[in-house]
Amino acid sequence: MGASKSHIFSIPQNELAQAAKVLAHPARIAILDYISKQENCICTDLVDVIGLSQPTISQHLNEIKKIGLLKGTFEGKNLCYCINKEKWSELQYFFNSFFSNINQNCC
Amino acid sequence: MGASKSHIFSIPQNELAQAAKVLAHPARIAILDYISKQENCICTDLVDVIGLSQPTISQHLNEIKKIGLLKGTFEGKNLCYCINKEKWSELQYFFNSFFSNINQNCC
DNA sequence: TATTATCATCGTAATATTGCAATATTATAT
DNA sequence: ATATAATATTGCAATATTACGATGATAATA
Repeated sequence: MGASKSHIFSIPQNELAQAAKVLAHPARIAILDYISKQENCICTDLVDVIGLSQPTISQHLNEIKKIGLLKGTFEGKNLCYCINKEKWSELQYFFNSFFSNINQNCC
Repeated sequence: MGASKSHIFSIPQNELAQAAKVLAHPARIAILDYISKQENCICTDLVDVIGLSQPTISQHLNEIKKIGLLKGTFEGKNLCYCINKEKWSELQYFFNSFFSNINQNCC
């Protein structure tokens, strides 16, 4: 085994889990913290700021890109990543909905 | 390697990442979805509802328990887990703060 | 006490993640 | 065109996660 049985869960459950997975590493939280406070961003900055190697940062950035949380120019030298605010807001809403959805009579 | 270099990140970054890790599996989302809608809960229900084996459900519950998201009686027959509302609200606030913390001038 | 039901733990296999060195690619400057 | 700087990709080792069968522990009930 080892692989998640994602097919037995609903699409919203899988989507929230997948978004959470991107946030499930402190390096990616730190990257998002940093980028969300900048006007723009280049990867070299991140290597210095975060303290992981360039390939590792690049990998983490890729995970973040995959769910559409970043937009900008993704090719060539001196990249400019920014937060994709639409996706950012969507995730904020998803997480907030998840946490709001609780039976107040429980226990 | 393979292990996260958590020591190079801040405590809040690690805490948010750890919370996100708990949410980073659709089974745990499904479990929390279910429990948060019940007055109380026993594990047998979950095995039927979720569709994973009893040991696997038990493991997932343990991950959720570890960060204090559940309270109740944890020993013996006919357990009664409930959401720990204080921790639940705390996580809701943490995630919301993270997403609110964005430079509106970016890009 | 013996049985049964319920949940936890152990052991293990399969897969995923993390991290980096080495290397490749890309864009720009000279 | 060549050199340089910035980022991506590859390959691999170490570790973590996911899942479940087998087994163990506990508590209620016959």
